[in-house]
Amino acid sequence: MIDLKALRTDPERFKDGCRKKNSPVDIDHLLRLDTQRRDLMSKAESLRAEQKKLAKESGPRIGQLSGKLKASQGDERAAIEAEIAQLKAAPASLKDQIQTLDDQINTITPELESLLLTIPLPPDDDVPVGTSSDDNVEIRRWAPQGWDWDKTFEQNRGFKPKGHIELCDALGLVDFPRGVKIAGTRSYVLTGMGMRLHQAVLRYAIDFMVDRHAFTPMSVPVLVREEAMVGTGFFPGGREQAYHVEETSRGGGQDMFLTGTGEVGLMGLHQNEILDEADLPLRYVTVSTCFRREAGAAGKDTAGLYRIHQFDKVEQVVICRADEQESRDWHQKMLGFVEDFLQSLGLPYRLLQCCTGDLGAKNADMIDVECWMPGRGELSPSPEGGASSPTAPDAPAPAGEFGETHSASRLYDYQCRRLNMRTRPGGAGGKGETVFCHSLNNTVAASPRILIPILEMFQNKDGSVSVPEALRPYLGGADQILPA
RNA sequence: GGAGAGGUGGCCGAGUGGUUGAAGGCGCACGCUUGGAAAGCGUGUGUAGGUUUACCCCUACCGAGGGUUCGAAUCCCUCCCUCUCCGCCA
Repeated sequence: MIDLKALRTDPERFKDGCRKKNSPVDIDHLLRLDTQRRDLMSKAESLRAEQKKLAKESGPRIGQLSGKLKASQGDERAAIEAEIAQLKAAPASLKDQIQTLDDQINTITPELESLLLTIPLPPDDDVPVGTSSDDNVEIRRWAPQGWDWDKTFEQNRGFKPKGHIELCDALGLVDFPRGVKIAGTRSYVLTGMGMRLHQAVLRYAIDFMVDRHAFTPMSVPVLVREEAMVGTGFFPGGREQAYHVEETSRGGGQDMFLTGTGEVGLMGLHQNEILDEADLPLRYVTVSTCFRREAGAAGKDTAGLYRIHQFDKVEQVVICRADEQESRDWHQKMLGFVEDFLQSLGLPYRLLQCCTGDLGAKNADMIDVECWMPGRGELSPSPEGGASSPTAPDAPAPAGEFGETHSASRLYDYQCRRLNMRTRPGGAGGKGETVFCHSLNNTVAASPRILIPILEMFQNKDGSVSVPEALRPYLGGADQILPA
């Protein structure tokens, strides 16, 4: 959520942000509502002040008169009753006026608040302006020794790559048909070494963050209240993307939602808390199952492990002081952790600076990491083959393509404001105004998607797959995956 | 699923109709004290909105929403949440 005061002071900044993010939110309407509301409120407030004053003045007098009333009769009694009635009448008339104003305020407020939740955080000035992921800009790329970006996989390695689906099939790592039988489209069953590899990557990722970078490991809920979804900024915008567990319709108190990322649980931890500045930055890492409806992605990446409804993800989150430079520093650090991680696995990748149109409402800046996936992309004829024939050696091979595996977001106070997560200068009991913290998040490893580049990059000519060295300790020392 | 208890400030905890925005304590800040520290003493210390150069002032907020009343933390209604016991259960 953005700061309404800041919006009032500098609406152009936010309008510009909306333009850059292609967000159609009507800021002028919001400002009109805000002006109206404040106007009504100040009227209601001064009436209320008047009412309070009258009540204080006439209250004791009413009490006095009521006492007298009992002991009186005749004309005296009538006079007292009249005075009481008069004393009561003045505040009572104010009450009606206040009620009318309150009704108007109560009509405007919910509209204003829900509108406010949809205003995007303006992107930082150094984020390139663009309309879609096509306008994202590559920052840098890395590949292990022996990998030449100018050559195809086949030229680099001397044989045509198989796609991960074929590898999974041949090595008995994933059972797609049975996954679909159980849970429908975009479902899968990890089997045998497939499951072990999946667990190995996740565990390695957690250990990497905890042991090398002093992150605190957490296990957090993945079934959460709506409040947590709104607070972390996934709702209302991403409502269609989340699975909704209807509990109210069967007698429960609240509906629940399955989270699409561990970020929700991690960021929800300190909702409505005032954190001690000395404890910052908080560094949390979790592994959690993530659920995504993939609404709107029908027909896209339908096969394989790339786009699926359920997966597991190791996520890192940092909550730091409200300082832009500190946020920026952490953003770079969190990217650095991921680069080290991928390099330790030997996976070629590139960093993409996302353009304004690709940031989403929450982010001031977002940098994606994409791993090279040799099995993705258009089929292209073998370079040597010339006119290709359907026979195996000349059959077209996939050209390879980058696939998104990580996304590092810098949100400043957008999320913490929604979550009401603050610090107070001088500690929890100290003095001074509270300020909203800053938050950042980044993937460490999302599996099974990360298995795609691992399997495809580490495949051998004989159809086996080598295990990256970093993962071997988690697989009982195994260095190869052979056909089952 | 059955029964009960409870939701008050950064935290604990009083408070059942009228200067109660809220006693008391803890914490924190400042001052005194001290060679220094602790203890002790004193003073201050909620959040949000509005107004203001600033000081001040006004309003709202005691889980949420509604109601009664001249006046509600306090009475009434609805809802939400948390806890305890029993039952069931990985």
